[in-house]
Amino acid sequence: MSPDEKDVASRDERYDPQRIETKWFERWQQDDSLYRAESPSTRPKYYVLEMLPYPSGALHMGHVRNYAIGDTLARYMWMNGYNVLHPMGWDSFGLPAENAAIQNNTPPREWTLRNIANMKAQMKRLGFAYDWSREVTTCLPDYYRWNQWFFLKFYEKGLAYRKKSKVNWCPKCATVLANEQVVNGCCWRHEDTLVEQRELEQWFLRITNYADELLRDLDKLEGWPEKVRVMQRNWIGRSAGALVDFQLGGAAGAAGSTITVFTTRIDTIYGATSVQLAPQHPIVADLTANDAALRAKIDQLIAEQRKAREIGDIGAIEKHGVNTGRYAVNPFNGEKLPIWVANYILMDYGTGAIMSVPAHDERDYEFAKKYKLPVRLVIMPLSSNPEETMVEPPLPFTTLDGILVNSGPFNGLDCEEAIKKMTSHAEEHGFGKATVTYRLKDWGISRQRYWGTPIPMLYCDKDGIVPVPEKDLPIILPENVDITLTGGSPLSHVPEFLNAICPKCGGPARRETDTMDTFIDSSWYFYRYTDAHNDKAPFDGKNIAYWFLIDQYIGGVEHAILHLIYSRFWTKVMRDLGLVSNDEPLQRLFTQGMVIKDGAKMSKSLGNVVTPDVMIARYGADSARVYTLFATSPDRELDWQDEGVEGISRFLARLFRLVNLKLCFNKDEPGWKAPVPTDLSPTARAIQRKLHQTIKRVTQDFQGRWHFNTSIAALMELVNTINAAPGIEQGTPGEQELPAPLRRELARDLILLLAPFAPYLAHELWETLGEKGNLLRAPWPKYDPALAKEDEIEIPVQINGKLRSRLLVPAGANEEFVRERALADEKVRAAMNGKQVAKIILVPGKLVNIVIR
RNA sequence: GCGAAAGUGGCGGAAUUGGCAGACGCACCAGACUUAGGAUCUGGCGGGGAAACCCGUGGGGGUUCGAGUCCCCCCUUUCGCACCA
Repeated sequence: MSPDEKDVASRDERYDPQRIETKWFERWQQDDSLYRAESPSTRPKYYVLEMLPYPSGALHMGHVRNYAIGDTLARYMWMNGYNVLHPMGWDSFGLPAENAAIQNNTPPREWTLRNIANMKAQMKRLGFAYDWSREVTTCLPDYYRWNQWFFLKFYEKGLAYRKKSKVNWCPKCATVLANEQVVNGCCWRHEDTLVEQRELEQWFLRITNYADELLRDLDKLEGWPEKVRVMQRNWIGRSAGALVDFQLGGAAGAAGSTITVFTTRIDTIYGATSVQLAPQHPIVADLTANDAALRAKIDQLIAEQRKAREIGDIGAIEKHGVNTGRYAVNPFNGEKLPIWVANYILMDYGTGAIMSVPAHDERDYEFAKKYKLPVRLVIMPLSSNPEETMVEPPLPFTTLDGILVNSGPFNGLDCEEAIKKMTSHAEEHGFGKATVTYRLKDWGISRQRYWGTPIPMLYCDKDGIVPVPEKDLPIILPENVDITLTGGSPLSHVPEFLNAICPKCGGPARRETDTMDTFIDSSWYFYRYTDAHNDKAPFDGKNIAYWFLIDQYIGGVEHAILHLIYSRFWTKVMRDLGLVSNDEPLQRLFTQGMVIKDGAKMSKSLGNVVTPDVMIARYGADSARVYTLFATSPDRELDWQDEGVEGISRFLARLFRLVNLKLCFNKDEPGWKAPVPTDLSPTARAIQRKLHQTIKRVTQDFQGRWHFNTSIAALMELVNTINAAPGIEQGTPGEQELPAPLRRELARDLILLLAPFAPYLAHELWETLGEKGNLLRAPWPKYDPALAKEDEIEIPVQINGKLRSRLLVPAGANEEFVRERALADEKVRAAMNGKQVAKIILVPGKLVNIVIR
C-alpha cells in the first residue's frame, strides 16, 4: 500500500465530526419542513418547550445544556410517533440592547437582530430541531402589538390601572423594577446595587386579584418541582387574620383617629400590652408633629431598617423602638396601651401596625423584655393530662394548642374557636373584620426605558387617561431615538411620538412614554407559537385547544417566581377574557442545573468560560451535546471538564468505527437483510441479549427520571460488548462470530438509540447503513423481554452478611437447588468452618445469606 | 433562625423497590502497534496486606439475616425563605 492509499483509507476510517456535521448541516438547511409541526393534525401531540433566550450575542453552555435536553426529548417523541411542537424564539426587548447601543453606537434594533442571527446560526449548527416557521421575536411589531392589545383588554377589565406610589428604582438601570425583580433589596440585574424607593406614577396589573387562585392551583401542578411550588407559595404569602381598630387617645391633637392593626392571633388580644408602629406609618407624622426629639429618634429607626436591608439580614438586627408617650385603646377591654414605634415593624406588610402580645409572640417577647413592658399570659397550653391543665408554659407560648384565660367573656375557648368568635365580635361592634393579606403585590409594569413595548395610552387635558383605540395598534416604537438623554423616559424626548390626538375629543393629547416590563413578552409567547403569523388576533383558540397544555417546559430555576408566576397569571386572565379554556399553561416543568467550571459559575472575570463555538470547532456539536447529557443528570449542577468532552468524542469515534467498519463492512453480503436466526452461538446470543437490555434501559430512562447520563453509559457498554466479540475485527463474513442479520440489527438499533443524543452521527451512520427514510420518523426500537432475559445468573453467597462466594445458576433455578449448591460450595464450607447453620435467607434470583452460630 | 436538597475512589458520577458498593467516563500506571503519537488497542486502577483476609458510601448510634439506601442525633455544602405580625 502506498502512503497515499493509506492516507485515504485512514481518512475514511476516522471519525471526522467536521466533515459529517458540515454535510448534514447543509442538507438540513435546505429543508425547512424537517421539524415542522403538523397543524391541524389528528395525531397525538407533544408540545416541548425550552425557555426562550435573551439575544445577548452568543449562546453559552447553559443554553446548550437547556436546549440539548429539550432537543433530545423532542427527537425521542418524534421517533415515538408524536406530532411534536418544538419552537424557538427571542425574548428580545430589554435593557442590554440599550447599553450596547450606547457603548457601540449601534441602534438597539440593529444590535438585537444581529445577535439573533448569530445565535440562530449557532442553534442550527448545534443541530437543534426547531420549527423555525413559528419563530417569535418579541421586539418586532407583529408580536408586541399583541402586548398592546392585551394591555387594552386588561384595562377594559379593570386589571390595568395607574397609581402613584413608592416604587423600586434601580439607579443603574435608571428605571422602576417590579417587586419580583428586587432580590435582597438589590436589583436582579445588578446584585450589588441597592434599590431605592421613589414616588412615581405607574401602571400596574392587578395580579393580586388572582392571588388566591394562583395559590390554590399550585396544588394541581403535580408535574412541577416541589421546590418551585414552595417558592411561589412563599411569594404569594397568603395570611388570614383580622384587622382591629384601636382608638387613639392622649393629651394632644388627633383625638378620634384610629390605628388599624393586622393580626393572625386575635385570640391573644387580651394579652396585648402595647401597639407597635412601623417608623414610616402615616400616623407617626401626627404623633411627632410637635416633638423634634422624637422625630429624630424615629429617623434613626428608619436608618437602622435601611442598614439591615443593605446587609440583607433583616432578621438579625437588634429590635429597637421608642415610646411615643401616646396610647391607644384596646377595643375588647378598654385598656390603654402605650404606642411605640419600632424598627422591626414593616410598613409594606399588613397595615404597618401591630398589637404587641409578648406572652405569645417571639418578637414581641424579645422586645418587651428589652423595654420591660408587661407580659400577660392569656393562653394556657392543653395537656394530655387533665390534672396538669393549668401549668404555666415557658414563654413565649406561640402555638394554637391552648385555651383562653384572662380574656373576659372568651375564657375557656380554644384558640381556633376564639379566633372565629372574637373576629365576629369585632365585626358586630364595628371595630374590626376578618381579612386576608398577601405578600404578593400588584405587578408594576412601567419602565422608563426605550427598548420595550410602548404602552398604548394617551393623556388628554380634557378627557384624562384615554386608551388608544384597538384599530390604531400597533403603536410603533420609533427608531433613531437618542437614548442617552436624561430626564424622563427616552420616548418623552421624541415629539413625533409624544404628540397625538385624543380619540375622544380630537384635541391634542400626550402619549404614555414609558414602555412595558419585558416579562410581559414572555408571559404569553408560548401561545403565539401555535399561530405565529396571525395578524387578526394573538392566536386562534382552535390551535390552543389542540396544543395546550404545554407537555414539557424546560428551563432554569431562576425564573421560579418571575416568569413562571406571571405566565400563570396571564393564562388565567386570558381564560377570563374567553381566549383560552385552560387554567394553567404548563403541564410539566423541568428545571435543569447550572453549568459551572472549577467550582464556579462560568464568567469572563474568572476566565473559566467555555464557548459552544470552540467546542464545536474542536469536537463537533454531537460531542458537546452528548457531553452535557453524560456528565451528570439534567437536574443537577454540571461541573464542566474539557477532558470529559474528549472522552465522549472518543466514544463517538469508537461507535463510528464499530458500525462503519465492523458491523456493516459489506452491505451486499448474503443474508444481510434476513431475519436474525434463533440458533445463535452463545457469544452471539449474549450480544443480542445486551442489545435488548440496552434498549430497555435507554427507553426507561426517557420514560422515568431523564437520567440520560445512564442512558449514554448503557450505549457505551453496548459498544464495548460488541467490540469484544471474537472475530469482530475480521473484515470477512466467513470468520465472523456474529451472523450478518444480527450485525445489521445491532447497527440499526444502535443508531436509533443514538439518534436523540447525537443527531449528526446518527444520520450519517443511518445513511451508511443504506437506510432511506427520515431517521427522525423511524420508529424507536422495542426490546423483547425474552431476548433481554439472562439465562444464567450469578448469585452471591454471604455468610452472616459477608460475601464469601458466588454461584452460577440457571435463571429459573429453584430454591432447593440453589440452597444445596450454596452449602456444597467449597469456599462456603471453608468459611463456615464446621459451624452450625442457624438460618438460610434465600432471595430468589438475588442472593443467599447463610446465618451461622 | 426556619424549610428543602445533597455529601460515595484522585475527579465527574452508577447502584428505580433494603440484597455483590464503585457501572460508565476522565485522570493515572503498565504493555502492544509504531519513524513518531496528544491516534488506536490490551490489561490494571477504593484503602491496608505477601497472602488468607480486614477496612470502606460525611461523623456517631439504632433497626435488620443483610443498610449508600430505613430511623434518631450531629457536622458540612448548596438552594429557598427570613422580624410577614
